[in-house]
Amino acid sequence: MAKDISKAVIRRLPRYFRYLGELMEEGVERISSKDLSERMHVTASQIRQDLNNFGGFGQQGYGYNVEFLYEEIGKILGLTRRHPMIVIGTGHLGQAIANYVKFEKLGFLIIGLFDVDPEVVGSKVRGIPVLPVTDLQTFLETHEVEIAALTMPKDAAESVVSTLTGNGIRAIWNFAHVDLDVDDMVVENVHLSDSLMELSYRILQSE
Amino acid sequence: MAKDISKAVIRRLPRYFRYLGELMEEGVERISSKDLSERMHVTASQIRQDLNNFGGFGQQGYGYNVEFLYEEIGKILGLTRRHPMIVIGTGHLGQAIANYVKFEKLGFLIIGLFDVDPEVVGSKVRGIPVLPVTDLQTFLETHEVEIAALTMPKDAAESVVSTLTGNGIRAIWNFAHVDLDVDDMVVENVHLSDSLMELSYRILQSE
DNA sequence: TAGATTGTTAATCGATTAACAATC
DNA sequence: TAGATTGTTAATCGATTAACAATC
Repeated sequence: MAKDISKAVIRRLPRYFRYLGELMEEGVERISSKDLSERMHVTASQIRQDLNNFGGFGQQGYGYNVEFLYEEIGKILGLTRRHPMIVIGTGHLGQAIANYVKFEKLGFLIIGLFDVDPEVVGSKVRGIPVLPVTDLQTFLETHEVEIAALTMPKDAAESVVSTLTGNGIRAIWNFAHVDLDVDDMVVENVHLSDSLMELSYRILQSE
Repeated sequence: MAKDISKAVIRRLPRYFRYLGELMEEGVERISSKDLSERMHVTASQIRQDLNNFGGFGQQGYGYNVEFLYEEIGKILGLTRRHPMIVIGTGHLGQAIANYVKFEKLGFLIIGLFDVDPEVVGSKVRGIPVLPVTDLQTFLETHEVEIAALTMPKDAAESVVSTLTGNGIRAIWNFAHVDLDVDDMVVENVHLSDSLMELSYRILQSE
């Protein structure tokens, strides 16, 4: 499969998904690309262009059925299946992720938590016991894990990556302050400080 | 001021800053756009093009002085000055931000923490007492705050925005699951779930 | 049917890459 | 000086917007 859809389009899909979800909550049944474009502050043309990468979801003269489009985008994003996930590093950020109910609704299920600190090992977050990272290898051999979220300092992150490779993990959601790049693995680097620096730049510009 | 630098360029600046910081730690004194491009997995051309938006920081036949370039990019990003910041919502994510020492090094100083929950009000995070959101207005009148980080549910976020406007706040770093859009304010929306959905899409593609 | 709105092609705009003269 | 590498212009590539025929 996989015609090459541009990265820009993919980055917009979750946003469409979110707005459609809101429309559903509001009980809106159908929407035209024009009305949606006004809500989202993008052009109607872009919306139609984006969606048509994946198929003709609309109907001339009618627009798009909100629920149908929501479901379709969900499918495209892979939200119809389970995504077993572990979190390595149970500091505040790790716990924030583990506690995020919204992720669970989207199919991302936390099935394991790991930490190096013997102080926190043994405690529980949302009923899930925190295991020592030394148990990681065994855990991966006995559980199917798709995504590993890394929420620890960069040096620790780099060393844990080798344990993750070759153990069935498909993707790394990396919050450590390095750009991880691992063969045969999908890596999404989230750099909160980058986002803060961009904010800072924009403040300077706005003066 | 402000010639229009494209958003794509700005998004790359923090990354350059990070790599230059690493080079400094490694004791590297100078680097050519070619060598840097290999480290960063971008083209040398792009690096030179990006930097020349802001000035000629390099030298023909020599390359770029790492420390000089690091400082210059820091200046461009506004990291040479203090950015007093408050965090509204002291759940795990709020605490993660409040505890992030790296932000402090970049000039982002947490000077206030707020929460609605009477249970946590009065407790301290890194020595900073958590105040009730009802004190927010008064706090803003008596303290100079540049950035407000919002780490609470979206409904609460939308209602707190009105308190923020007109009280000197320059920017909102928004983690709530809405795209906030406030007049005369710089807003950076960080949607962790969007990032996770993109990851999910890419897993599907990689099959 | 007439009106609305899509899907899609064509035109424009912007960003990335290539190339090379300038120069340290 | 010769070699290296920048700054910058020109060429290419990709993404966004405009336009409109197709069609519900």
